[in-house]
Amino acid sequence: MSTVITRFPPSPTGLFHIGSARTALFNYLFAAHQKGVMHFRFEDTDRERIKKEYENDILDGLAWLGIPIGDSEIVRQSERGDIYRKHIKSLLEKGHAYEAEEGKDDPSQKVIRFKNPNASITFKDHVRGDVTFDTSELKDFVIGRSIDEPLYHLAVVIDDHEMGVTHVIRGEDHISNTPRQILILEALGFTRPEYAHIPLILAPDRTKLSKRHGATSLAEYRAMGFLPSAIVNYLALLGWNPGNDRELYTLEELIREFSIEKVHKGGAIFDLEKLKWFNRAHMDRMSQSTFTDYILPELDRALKQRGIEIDTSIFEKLLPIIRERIATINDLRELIEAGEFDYYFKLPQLDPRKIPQKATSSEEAREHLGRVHELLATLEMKEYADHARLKNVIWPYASEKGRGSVLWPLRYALSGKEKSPDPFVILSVLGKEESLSRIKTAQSKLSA
RNA sequence: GGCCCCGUCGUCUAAUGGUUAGGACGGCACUCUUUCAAGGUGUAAAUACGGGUUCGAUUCCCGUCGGGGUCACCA
Repeated sequence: MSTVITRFPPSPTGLFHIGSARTALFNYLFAAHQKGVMHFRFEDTDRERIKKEYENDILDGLAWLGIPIGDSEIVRQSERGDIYRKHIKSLLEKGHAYEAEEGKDDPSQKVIRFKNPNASITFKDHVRGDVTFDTSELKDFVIGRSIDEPLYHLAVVIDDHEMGVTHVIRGEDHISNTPRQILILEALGFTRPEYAHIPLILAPDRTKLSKRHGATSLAEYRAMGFLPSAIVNYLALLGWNPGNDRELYTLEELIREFSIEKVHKGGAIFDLEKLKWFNRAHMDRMSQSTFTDYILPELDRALKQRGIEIDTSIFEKLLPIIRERIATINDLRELIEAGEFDYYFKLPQLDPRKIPQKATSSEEAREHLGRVHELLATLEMKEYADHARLKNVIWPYASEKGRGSVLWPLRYALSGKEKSPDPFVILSVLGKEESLSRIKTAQSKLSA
């Protein structure tokens, strides 16, 4: 059994599209599952539209996702003119192609047309079964702007052959390209690869995902703070399913499980909410240090913007709080920008009217704060590290007096917020001195 | 419009002749709880329609309808 060779041949005419990323992923999963390889090349025969920055964006995106493309020099169609010329000549000589009318853009050149045998082509598709086309509708299609300038279909066929590609896995939008490529390949005497056309990723309106639907490029999702592992996981499950209820996979696990026969036929709508859920799930599985690396740059940047310098001791205490409140880095940024973290670093603004819990009086609140202060003062500084310990000290009193009436003023005194994590966590982050001071401040506001 | 492909909850999907049609996201409710978040429990929600075949169809066949892709000297 020969080794499986798939390929991912993007055209650098735009940013790395999320759908393109999934095609790359499927090609990689399919090949890796069978210990084969996925080859890479740039299809850059359209000189008008290609850009170096797009090449870099695609390469960066692939590396970021963890999809390897090998170490060898990158193949570019633009650098393979000799190879194509040789084959075009042979096609011409054998009568499979001919020079036709003058080029639209370059009247000094004659375009090359393929002599269509008008055959009925049936090919086996791993996703769809047998697909049949009557190629006579294709007429004698153009395969080169000139002898020196091959067009897409010709170049693809030649490159796939030279790279030894055994399986062509690509988007469903290529399904109607397949018969004409088969025609060319048969004229050239090449063996036919196997095909698999995977369903498209759709926008909520069920049409092809495009700019007007929001983010389409991988780079945008990366900028939103999604994890590569979450994107890989989500993309793999869009249009493919292992046949059971499991949803969380690493790339390695996907390689083990992947099977092209289980790829679906219908297009799948891209759901940002579910992607967020995957991101959170992958985030939850991160080690403390990985998570730190994940959030630190953004945390630091967003906090600095508010004039806050973060120190490591506070940062470590904040980690669990952050972890349970965000699904992506975007969430973290929004939280910080909304001022939800300010009170860990600077004194909150207190509105005296908000200190007592609704339906309790200022006097009660002041009394509770006083008692809580006494209780907390009995603890050693280092005991503040353990918020369970803090809870144990206050809980009996709070339970006796009514938890809300005791805990709300405490939490508000510490945070100045109507919504926040629980007071024990905040106490723990702030430490003994700062906590007691804030409680005193709140108390004094009430006695006025 | 021609050609090609597709059609299970709102969304991603499981179940290929026999299930109370399962799971996940989202929604809702409850719970935990001082608030928020997270968590736990529960709940609503689907086989596009019409014909066949069959003792029995989500599943097989035909038609209808619906959706998508593609029809370049782009890829």
